[in-house]
Amino acid sequence: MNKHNIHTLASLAGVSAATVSRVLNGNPQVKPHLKEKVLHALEETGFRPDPKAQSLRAGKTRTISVILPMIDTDFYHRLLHSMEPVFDEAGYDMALFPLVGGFRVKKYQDPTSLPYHGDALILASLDPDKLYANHEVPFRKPITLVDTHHQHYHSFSIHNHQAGKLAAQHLLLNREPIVLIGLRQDEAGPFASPVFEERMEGIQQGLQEQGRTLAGTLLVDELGTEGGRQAARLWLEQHPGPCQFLCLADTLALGVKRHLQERHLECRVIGFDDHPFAATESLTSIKQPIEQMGEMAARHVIQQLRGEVYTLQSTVLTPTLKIRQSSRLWTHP
Amino acid sequence: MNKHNIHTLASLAGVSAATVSRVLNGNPQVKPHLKEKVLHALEETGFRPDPKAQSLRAGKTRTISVILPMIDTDFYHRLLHSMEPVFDEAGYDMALFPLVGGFRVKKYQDPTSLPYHGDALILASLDPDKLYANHEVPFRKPITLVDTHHQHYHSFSIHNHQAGKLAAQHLLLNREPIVLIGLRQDEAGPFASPVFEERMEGIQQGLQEQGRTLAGTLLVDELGTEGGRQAARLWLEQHPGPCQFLCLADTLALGVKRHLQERHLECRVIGFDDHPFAATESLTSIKQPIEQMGEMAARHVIQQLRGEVYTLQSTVLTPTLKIRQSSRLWTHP
DNA sequence: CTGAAAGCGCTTACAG
DNA sequence: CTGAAAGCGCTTACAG
Repeated sequence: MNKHNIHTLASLAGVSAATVSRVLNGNPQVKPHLKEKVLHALEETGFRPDPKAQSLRAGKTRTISVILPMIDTDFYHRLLHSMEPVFDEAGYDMALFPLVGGFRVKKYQDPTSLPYHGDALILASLDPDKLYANHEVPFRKPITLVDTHHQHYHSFSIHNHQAGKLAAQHLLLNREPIVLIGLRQDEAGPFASPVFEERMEGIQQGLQEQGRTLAGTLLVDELGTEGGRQAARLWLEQHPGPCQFLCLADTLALGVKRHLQERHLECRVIGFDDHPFAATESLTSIKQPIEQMGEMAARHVIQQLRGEVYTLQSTVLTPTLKIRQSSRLWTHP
Repeated sequence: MNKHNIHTLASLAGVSAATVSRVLNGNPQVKPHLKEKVLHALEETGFRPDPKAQSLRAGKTRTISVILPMIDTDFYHRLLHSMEPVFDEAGYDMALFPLVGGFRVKKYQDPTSLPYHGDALILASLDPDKLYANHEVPFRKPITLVDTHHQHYHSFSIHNHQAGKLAAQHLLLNREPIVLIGLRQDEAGPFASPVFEERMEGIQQGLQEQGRTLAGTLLVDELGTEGGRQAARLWLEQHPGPCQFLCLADTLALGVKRHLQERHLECRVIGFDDHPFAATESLTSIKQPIEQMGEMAARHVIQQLRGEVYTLQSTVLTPTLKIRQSSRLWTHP
């Protein structure tokens, strides 16, 4: 590429750097003949001003960075889609930094890296303490957590403990044994989200209050349909007879349902997230106010940017239970 | 937040800005007692250096920006996942700028905006001529197109024309009328990807070469299963009897298949993309070398950053046909 | 080992 | 209307 800056270009055009800058920024009071010269030099060289210098000067980038674990799940689509219009309306852009495969973790320790060029930072589902070795986000602009919480940061999250409890309480209405299908997680890893752990705690508490316990727990490595299917098969091979599968994600629940359908078995199933397919597949699920959470968080960030936030704010939203056919005993089509 | 810079902090600590900078960057030859003072002031004020200034000075950000239409489809997941390891290995981060809903288009005209802070830019599926009013990307660093092409830019794309032709030729083996299900697109809009148009052209050419024509064309507004289902219903209500549905996306094809299953009808269906569900649903589909495309593009960007690219390069990859049950006439389970 | 100064590439008062 | 200069917030030779 070219190695010009605004000064070399200015001398090339026979004007001052200030004039080049004015032309670049569409300042209307540049005399036509000078403007002409600048435009010509611009054309000639293909010169482009350095955006880093421009926004250093301006003191802002009109962009909000979002660091999130991944982008290929329904949860994050819904979250991002709910934040986007708020940012847009306020004149901000959104930059996404997914931690695909955990590669990035070390890079985001570097305060120079692009996420921190934004005017504000959103950390979704990530625990700052685990993400940052030194226990501090290397960023001096507004920081907001979504789908996690931490005492030092603004946060918007879902009451996962209550979600778990709701699910347990629902199944406790029936006498069949309750089998949990959960996710195997690396607790120490930077990804480790407290979500599943908190749901578990809620489930345990719900059970305890009724003097019940889990008949069994199966952990899968991935939140896919296949995992649910396998887990259900494994369990039922060793423990035939009706039971209730409490799945920590709808994808798992769907896998379980598929297995039951194939084998013409009758068991109850319940999932978490109220994924779009939960409705069409008649899966009982814990519905999370994802859009509401995203929108509130986004509004809060904008308020922070406007200097309208004066106290540390931590908002917890309440999940609800969507009862559908899968937690009744179904009959086959 | 604090309104400090490195100089105010320096005087607060009783040292020079240079020393503060050295401490900030872990320079080992700062005497302990000075380092102490600086660390103390840092602690006191919570000061963080401005990353924009730091990378202005450094001249780089070690980040590659990707502007893409959306992030919630299998196509982009596969594309991004194939680029990521290449960037990571070369020490670069990836920043995602999805054009969710087209909001951003105007913002990306602004050369100051965050995408252009990256060291290189990837434009996925977008036509620079439509995206940028002035027909020029406001960026002086390396630019690479993926899943589109343009004579002025490096590009890695799939031979969509050939993909269309392959699909048509496959169906031409049978005598049943061919019905196309495509996407209604705003041709002028910034999103308008040439992909569908090119597939159409290939299909038309394939048909022409055999002296055949389409029995009908149905356009849907969204690439979802529901659209395919509706389209199939609409067509079959008015034209009962076997036909062949040529769907411009697998999601559409899946919808068609669902409708056929529900009604116990027998028609052939073929889709595009070889979506993961195509295999499990036995859908014949045009398979695109997405991962290969992503990986090649990523490698090329890295080469450009290393100054190892000397000529404009345009790579076109060839799709293949995956024949499965859906383009034979199936029998019901 | 440390500081004053120059400079990264811009923009914007300030004179003229 | 235009230019020289100061400054955005850093870092890094260069002296000392």
